Amino acid sequence: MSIEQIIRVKIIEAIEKCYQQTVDANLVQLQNTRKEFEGDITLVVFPFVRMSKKSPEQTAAEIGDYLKANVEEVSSYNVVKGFLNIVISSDYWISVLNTIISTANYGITEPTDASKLVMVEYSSPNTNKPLHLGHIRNNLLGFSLCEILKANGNKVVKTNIVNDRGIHICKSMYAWKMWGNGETPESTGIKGDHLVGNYYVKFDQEYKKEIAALIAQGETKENAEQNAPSMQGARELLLKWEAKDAETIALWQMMNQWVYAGFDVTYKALGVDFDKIYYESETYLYGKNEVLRGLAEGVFYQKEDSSVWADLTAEGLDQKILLRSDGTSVYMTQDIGTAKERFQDYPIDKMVYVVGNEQNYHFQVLSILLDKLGFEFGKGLHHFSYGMVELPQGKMKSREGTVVDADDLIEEMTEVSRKTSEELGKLDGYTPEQAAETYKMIALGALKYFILKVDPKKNMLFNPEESIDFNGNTGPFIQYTYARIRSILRKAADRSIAVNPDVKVSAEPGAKELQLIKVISQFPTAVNEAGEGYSPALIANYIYELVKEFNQFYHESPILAEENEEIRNLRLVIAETAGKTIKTGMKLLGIDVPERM
RNA sequence: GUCUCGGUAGCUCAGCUGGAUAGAGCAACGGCCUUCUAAGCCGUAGGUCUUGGGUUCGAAUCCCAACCGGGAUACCA
Repeated sequence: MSIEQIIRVKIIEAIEKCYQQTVDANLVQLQNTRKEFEGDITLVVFPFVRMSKKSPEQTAAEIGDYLKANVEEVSSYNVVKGFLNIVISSDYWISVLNTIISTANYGITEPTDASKLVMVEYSSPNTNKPLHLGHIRNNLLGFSLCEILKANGNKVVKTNIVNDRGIHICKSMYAWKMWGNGETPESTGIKGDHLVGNYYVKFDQEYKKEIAALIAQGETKENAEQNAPSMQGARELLLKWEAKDAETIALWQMMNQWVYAGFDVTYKALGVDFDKIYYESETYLYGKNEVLRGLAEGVFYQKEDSSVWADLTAEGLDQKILLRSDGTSVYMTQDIGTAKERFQDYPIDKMVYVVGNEQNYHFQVLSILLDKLGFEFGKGLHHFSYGMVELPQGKMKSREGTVVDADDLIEEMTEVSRKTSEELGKLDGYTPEQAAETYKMIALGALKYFILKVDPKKNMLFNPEESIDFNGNTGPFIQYTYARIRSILRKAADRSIAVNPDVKVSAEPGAKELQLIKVISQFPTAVNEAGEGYSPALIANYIYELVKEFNQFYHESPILAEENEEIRNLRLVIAETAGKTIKTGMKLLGIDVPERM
């Protein structure tokens, strides 16, 4: 039981004893005491003055007296207006510190066989172009969310649905056949996903030229778009693909393999991975059966043109198409099939989709449709919806060339990281390989933290020129603090100053030490809240608060030069605990921390 | 039109189950490297929390309305 829980229970008890009133636990508003006042936990007493029929100050004093007399951990209290500031004894904080330092995996709950199984879908790329900044936000949020869910004691299956079929990939295939001259990633040295992406762009360019030419010949815009040779070629490939034409399938497989190889490199650089990958080419037909079953059971209805629809007006929504008039599947149909497939493959307790907020409506409808089809899991789907990444000039548009490519971005940031590190000359003792690894760690730390620290549901602005900084509230700042803590501990070891976790800390901590211990002790709460709120940003904000606190401490309080052995030991233990917390927290964000930088 | 999400310092963002004087970073200005790493620390300046009502001891936070912006909205994914 945390100290806050103990206090809460005792306050309820106090009010029962003093005023003979029963209070609901959520009326007890506890908060961390503001720094300018003395105390650790503050109770807002206004809700209780009605019960005491006394002034706020008097009520606070009475509750305070009761707590001091009946709660071992409460050493004193003070009252400011209607706020009861409760002082927790330093013995208690020391015991917390001793517990943390001697617990192997504090705050982290390891999953067991009885744990809930959460499946998280994230990434979900198309195979016609490389990953860009929008995918980066998705991947980072998805991966971090999985880590947080695991830390909260869930079993997690990370999954990715690859949109590997459809007209988009046929466009790239057509362009490669027409203008590719047999180019491969090997022959050109171009990363596979970029090569395929180049042909997608090539297609668009040629297509536009053809349309312009046709319009110049007097065709209408609509006709031109329909009849342009390249579009016809792409459609023909799609038909051949669906007819399982051997040559087309072979080309499709070859080009998709290029893309997968390219994606793997990017995923690896980002440090994300998956336990199970679904391919739309393998699942896209399943949903159709479900829709037809729903039609047969009268859940859905059919129009004269033989398209199939769901009527969602009872739910306050519109009509939703599920099968086109030609009988082919739409996006929704596929997602129904994929969901069913997944729940057959795994004993899923909770399904989470990490998908952008432009699809909020889609997932609202998906949930209802699955429920209508009789799947119990339908209502429990969770759409982890996140906002878009915008550039200073507005939305990213691939056709206008305003996308920020994931690989380019990582490379540029690594370069900036290298330059900065070299100027500062802090890795001089490292081998080139060790140094390169650290540059990359710092670059990725900057990128990941920058994206993860903002509230997922909000749109965010990304300015490639200015946004990514290495100073201030950034990943590198946190990494830097960690590296310094490690440095302190190394030097302590060199000087044979023992940091023995088994030796219990006994010194009387000062205000600064207490402040740090308090922040550190709140780590499990932060992990828990981040899991409930599905928000890596909560973790990021917590770590930043801790790191900032530690830096101030570090500047004011000598550790190695401290004469008093007990205080030195206390501070070393605090440093070690802070480092441990930072590293564990950063792991939840998927960010590595270097031993030195 | 309807639904939905947002609007907090010049910029990027915290804070939102109602609580004390609204916080950080960047940018600007001024200090601090013979001490454990200056990717740091300290200080100055910067706010009608879009606007107007309401709820109450108390509102950036909850409710209503307006304005501005993003997104979705029957055969793209």
